[in-house]
Amino acid sequence: MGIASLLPTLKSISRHAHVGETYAGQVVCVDAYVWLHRGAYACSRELCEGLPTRKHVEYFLNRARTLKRANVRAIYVFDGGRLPGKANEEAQRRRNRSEALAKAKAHARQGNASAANDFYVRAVDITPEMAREVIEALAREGFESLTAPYEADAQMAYLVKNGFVAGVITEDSDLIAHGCRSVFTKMAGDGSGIEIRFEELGRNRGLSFVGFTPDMFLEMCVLSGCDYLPSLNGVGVKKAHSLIRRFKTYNKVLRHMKFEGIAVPKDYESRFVDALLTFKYSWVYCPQRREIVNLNDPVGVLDQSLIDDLPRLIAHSRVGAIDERADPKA
DNA sequence: TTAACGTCAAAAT
DNA sequence: TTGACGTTAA
Repeated sequence: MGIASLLPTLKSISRHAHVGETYAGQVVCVDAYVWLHRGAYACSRELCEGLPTRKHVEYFLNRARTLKRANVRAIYVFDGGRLPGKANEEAQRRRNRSEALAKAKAHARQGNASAANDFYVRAVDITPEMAREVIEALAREGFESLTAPYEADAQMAYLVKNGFVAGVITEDSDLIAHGCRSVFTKMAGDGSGIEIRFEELGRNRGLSFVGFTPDMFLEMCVLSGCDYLPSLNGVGVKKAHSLIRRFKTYNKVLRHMKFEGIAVPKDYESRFVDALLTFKYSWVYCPQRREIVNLNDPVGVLDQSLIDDLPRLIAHSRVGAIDERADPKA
């Protein structure tokens, strides 16, 4: 998901590259979520039926070995809580999966393996146990992994911002919204993919980001619609861009819209602030201090009363239980 | 011109 | 299920 159509917007500064050429001798972090899913496709039937398989683990290890061969040291970052979304969305997904599983089994009974497989792939669930299997397999080969207290996105953004890693390998455009120096997407099995550098933004053709600060860019992203807040009707990346270019801050954008009599839901502003806070102050693990910290330091930036509220504000924006692996005390 | 909408293909073997 | 792309509607 992430920010809708942000990647196509940045096509002119997207560079075809190879992880080796891009990161050789450096450390990067990898969004484990995608590889976990792709690996599961290779053996969705076995996973659904509870049959023994290690294909998904092997898939992940192969990717990890590709990075190693390219002389890239990687930290594999896993999501903490059970993945995003409201409880009812999660329940709906569970229902969809079990329906798909029923259909898969029906096709399998009739001997139609390929039809069955179409439904098995829709029925696979990525469980914490699968993540643990992969983490253990990685460790056995000397690969490092890290489970984020909440979301991997924020965790990876922290690692880049503080110089722990040089870049992020992911499919998620949110990392660009976070202002990551280097984001590597669409990595194939051979290590080829596309790199986007934040400092190239000023050279983008089409939408111009000349004069944009990282905050302006982030606010544009939230305005255009993100995982935490859908956009207003008729607002996409283009509209959000022209509004921020003209008014510089979301505050002034919203004031302008009110002035123009554009219909804005009553709670939009407060939800916008929550979304921004979630982007900027999510909880992450600091490998140096060995404790949970905010992605950005709120001290001196936010009012103390707001800082005191962060645990509540950020915890409710993504409801997800933190499993025991993510507990700093464990 | 831009966003919304619908269709299509890829994911891994 | 998601992202990419072409078409349509405002």
